Amino acid sequence: MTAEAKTPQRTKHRTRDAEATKARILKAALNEFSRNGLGGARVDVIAEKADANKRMLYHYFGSKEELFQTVLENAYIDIRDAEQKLDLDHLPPKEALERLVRFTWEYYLKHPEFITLVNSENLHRAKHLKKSEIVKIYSRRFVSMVDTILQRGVASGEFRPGIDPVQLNITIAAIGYYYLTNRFTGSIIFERDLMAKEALEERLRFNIDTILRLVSA
Amino acid sequence: MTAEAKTPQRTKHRTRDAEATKARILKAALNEFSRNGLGGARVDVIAEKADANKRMLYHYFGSKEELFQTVLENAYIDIRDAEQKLDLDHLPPKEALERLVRFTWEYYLKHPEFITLVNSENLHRAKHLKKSEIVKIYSRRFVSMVDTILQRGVASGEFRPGIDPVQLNITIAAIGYYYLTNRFTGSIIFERDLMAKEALEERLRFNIDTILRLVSA
Amino acid sequence: MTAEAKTPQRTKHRTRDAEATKARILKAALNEFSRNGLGGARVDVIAEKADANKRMLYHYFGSKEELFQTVLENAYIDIRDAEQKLDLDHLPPKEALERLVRFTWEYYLKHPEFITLVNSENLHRAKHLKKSEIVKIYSRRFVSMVDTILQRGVASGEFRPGIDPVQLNITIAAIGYYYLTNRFTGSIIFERDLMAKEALEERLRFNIDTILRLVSA
Amino acid sequence: MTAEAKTPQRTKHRTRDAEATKARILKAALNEFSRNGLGGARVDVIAEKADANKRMLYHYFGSKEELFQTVLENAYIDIRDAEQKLDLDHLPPKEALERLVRFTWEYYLKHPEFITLVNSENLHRAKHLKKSEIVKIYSRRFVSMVDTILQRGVASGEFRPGIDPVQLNITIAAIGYYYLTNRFTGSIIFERDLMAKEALEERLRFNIDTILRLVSA
DNA sequence: AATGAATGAGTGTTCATTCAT
DNA sequence: AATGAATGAACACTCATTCAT
Repeated sequence: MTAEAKTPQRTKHRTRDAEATKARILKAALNEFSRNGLGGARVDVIAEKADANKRMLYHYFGSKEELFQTVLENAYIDIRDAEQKLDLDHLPPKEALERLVRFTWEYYLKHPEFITLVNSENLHRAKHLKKSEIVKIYSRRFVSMVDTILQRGVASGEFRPGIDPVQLNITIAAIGYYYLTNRFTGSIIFERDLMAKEALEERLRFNIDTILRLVSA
Repeated sequence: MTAEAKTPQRTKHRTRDAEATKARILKAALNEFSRNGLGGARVDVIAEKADANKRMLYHYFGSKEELFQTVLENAYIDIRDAEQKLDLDHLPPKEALERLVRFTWEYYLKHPEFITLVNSENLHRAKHLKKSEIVKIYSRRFVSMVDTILQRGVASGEFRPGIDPVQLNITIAAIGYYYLTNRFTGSIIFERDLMAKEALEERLRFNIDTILRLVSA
Repeated sequence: MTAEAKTPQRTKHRTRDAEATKARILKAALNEFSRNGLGGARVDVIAEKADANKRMLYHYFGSKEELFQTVLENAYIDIRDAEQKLDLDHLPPKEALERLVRFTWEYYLKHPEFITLVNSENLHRAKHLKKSEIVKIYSRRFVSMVDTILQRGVASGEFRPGIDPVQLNITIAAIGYYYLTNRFTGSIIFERDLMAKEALEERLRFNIDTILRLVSA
Repeated sequence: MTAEAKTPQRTKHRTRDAEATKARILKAALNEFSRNGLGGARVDVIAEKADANKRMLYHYFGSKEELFQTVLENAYIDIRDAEQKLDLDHLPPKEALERLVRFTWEYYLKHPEFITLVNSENLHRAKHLKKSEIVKIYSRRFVSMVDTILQRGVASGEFRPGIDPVQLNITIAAIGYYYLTNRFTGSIIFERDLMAKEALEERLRFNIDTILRLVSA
């Protein structure tokens, strides 16, 4: 971050603005993509929200799709980073698992953009994620993290053996993700406000219970 | 303007074509909407796939959105109808529940359109489903079906009491739906082909196990 | 009107229905054309308003434009017929002229369709009227009617000589027609409700005065 | 976003093209709208005539209707501006009035678009003019101009008192406007070429005569 | 005589992207 | 680095008219 030592003052200013512009564009794009999906998002709207010129968007990101890919990558990196910070290895297995379920639920709740982004990407058969090497690396770390918890639980006798960490991972995500991504149709089908404060708390309890029953010896 | 005037069995000739055209349009629309979502679907493509004139589409369905609503409604009616036909009330509770989990999974597998349709509808905050009275009626029947199974299970001592049938319903759907809707990103993240025959069978076993552990006394 | 003497009973029925259908179509077309002009009128709307099948419209009138021509012809015949019925030849010249001004004004007021139809026809450079022989015949009678009044007025010493009956005709029409056809923009420009009862009465008085001052010796 | 930012005389380069494009679109739109009315006008044709991209039309004017409104507003401003430039206050009342009648006639002759535009707007019940504040301001100035002439004429004893300037205004417009807007049907009805040079001159003389007789003491 | 299903050419409008400065 | 004008292909939707019965 000692840019001034390397570059003349004029350049420094330009660089700082450039980074800020990129950041504003990314933020606006995340918002627009998550609201309307890749297809429904409008480049003009992103540029306007970012208070940037449309041309800049193309200058920095190449195209709408490449911008989407960057936004998607960042979203995956964000959640994986947050998961790593949970520091589950220092907790007893049961607590670690409960904490992960809770974290997953709360992350989805705080970041509904993540869910819409992933849905959009699956509508497009993951063509953008396929190109992202970094996401794969982060993902491996995540799976091994859950695997470690499982192994510790089996060793302590709390968890039953033979549980596939991938299946468990998927199920932990599923029971939160599905509830939230389908909150609109769900609220109609089940004739209750799935997003009411108490409903959310009840769901979290139900999910923790589901996972613990699933793994317990 | 009555329904019988539109589909009388006698006056085959005049109406047969109309009904056939409507059916072709609906089929093509289901295909196109599920492939590309509401926003990404193209009216021209639907008409072409249906081997019908675009004008007919508007004649019968009013607009792209109304067509989507009809398609969506039909999709919900189809799954609810199929569920009713399972005749779970004559099975022992455990078997009934297992059968429901299996059915849900297999229905999603056979009807990936249903999943994409629901995702699309949630992206639009369920604005179309809100207008559909019939779907609400069908949904109530479905929830009470699961509730009956739970009650029978509690009575027989196999299931523990106090399980919310809505939460259970959501979880049964979630663990299948999430796996399949995110099969593209999932296959990358977890570096395995989630759609391989064996993977699918394994997931079904895992899901049945999850649900039975969740409800068992 | 002794159709039954000429045609067998079965035919009579058909004829009566046919005439009724034609009449309903013409009425509906007059309404729709005068509301929206030739270009803005919708064939579907005409058929619906007439409670007739669209095909009938084409069967009887050939095309939208030919239908418009018929409607227009009828409109001209109607006003010319009404003018002839005024029987102005038996009134003193001044009274005859006043009565004509009054009649013209009131006819336009009662038949706003006539005005819109004529405007529409002029937008199309009178291409439909050109084809109508009958309108020309009726028009001649009308001009000579006004000419007779003028001549009688000159003979009696009330009117000054040398007034062109065509110019007078045009002016009589103009001062009523313009006021009414431009009633919407006029009400804005002059910031008063030109269609209020009193405004209409005032305008009629003003117009009669204008014409009498114009011709008086 | 300020007006001076859009048309600065210095920064010619960037804005000149934009302003020129806007001007070309407006000119083409005036032409197309006056030829075919609002409904009959084609956006494609306007863009083509303007040698501009259709997208620009929407960029600058929002929609076909908003473009129409701008064209209409400009037309009203143009005629009101021209009227103000007549400088009638420095002429004797009679001459001022004659000059106004002559001007009105000649303006309509030179600007047949104005007439068609106004007709189109009245077909749409003045919905666009209603929104235009500027036109109302200009109109007030116009009415008071005629009022001043009348008052001066009454004061000099040339004109009779009690003439409503609005009625006079309407009549001055009417006797020219009607003749010209209905020149196509009129030429058929009266079986004479209303647009022949001599016919036009005769009509102007007739109109001046009509107005002077109307106001003279 | 009457019907309603069907059509192709168009209608206003919007889009992601590029050009000139 | 940044801008705003410009584009062409596509978009949902509509029209007057004809076909099959």
